[in-house]
Amino acid sequence: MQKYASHKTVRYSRQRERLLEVLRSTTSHPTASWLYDVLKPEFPNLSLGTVYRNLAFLIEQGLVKKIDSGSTFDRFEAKTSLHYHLICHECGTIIDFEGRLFPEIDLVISKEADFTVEGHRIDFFGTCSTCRNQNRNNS
Amino acid sequence: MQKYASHKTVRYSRQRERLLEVLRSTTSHPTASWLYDVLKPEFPNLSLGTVYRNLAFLIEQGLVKKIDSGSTFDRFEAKTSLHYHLICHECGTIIDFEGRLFPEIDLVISKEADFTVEGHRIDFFGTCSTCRNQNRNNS
DNA sequence: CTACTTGCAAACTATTTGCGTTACG
DNA sequence: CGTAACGCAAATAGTTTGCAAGTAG
Repeated sequence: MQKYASHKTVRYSRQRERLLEVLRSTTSHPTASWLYDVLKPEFPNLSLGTVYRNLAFLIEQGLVKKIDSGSTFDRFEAKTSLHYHLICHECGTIIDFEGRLFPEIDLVISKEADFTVEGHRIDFFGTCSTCRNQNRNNS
Repeated sequence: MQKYASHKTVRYSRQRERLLEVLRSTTSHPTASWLYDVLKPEFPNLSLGTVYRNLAFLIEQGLVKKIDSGSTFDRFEAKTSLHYHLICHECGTIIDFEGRLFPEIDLVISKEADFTVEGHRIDFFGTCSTCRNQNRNNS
């Protein structure tokens, strides 16, 4: 959507730096409010607005990705390497799956459809092992 | 999430029937408000609440799927056959791509990860041909 | 000093829900 | 008739935004 790069100079802020650090140090695909809760003790005046603004900024920089988990709220991740998501529809957990199933998938689509593919996402829906075992015990 | 089937008797309604018909007769992956606008002339008292309630109902019946297009609003489709989505990040259009690239993909994941896969979605992001041509003409 | 970033609170918007009414079976 | 589904309007909730104050460079 954004066609022309803005000429704003990027300025350092401790909030933004820590946000990215926290996001990079977890595999839990956090929500905005989880990040807020985690950083709040460190920045007593932190506001959710700042969290959202920095997430938007980091997404624009390509350092963070927004994940749609099917819920009403967004999740975020700082992992840049290619991977897929296993989304448990019982507990909402998202598990990363490393591995490139079909390396040339973007090229195949670009060629077959009249569409310039720049990226893709593959999400699997189902039941994680924890929930599966719980179901077994409850029946 | 819903563990036990409810014993409610499903009752016919013209609004619901027409909603599904409209959804089936288009390839445009409509939003709730688009469906509302289309049906409003036919049902002058139609409310968005009814549209949303029926969409939720039809989703539960497995007749309709909710699509996350990366926007702030949801899109819906009544197509049940397996297909992928090509999502243009310039105009927001969603194009269906028929074709099963990797038939056993669910099984592969189920086996490699400790996760019971029940389905998946594959979305490609990029630029549709219309936007690509427009960009060419504007530069 | 300049202007980017923050904190706060109000605004926004897609979606959901409570409740009284309509109408299917 | 009983109750599912509707219409209306208010509520919800995640996210965005305007503005004054703080702060990096």
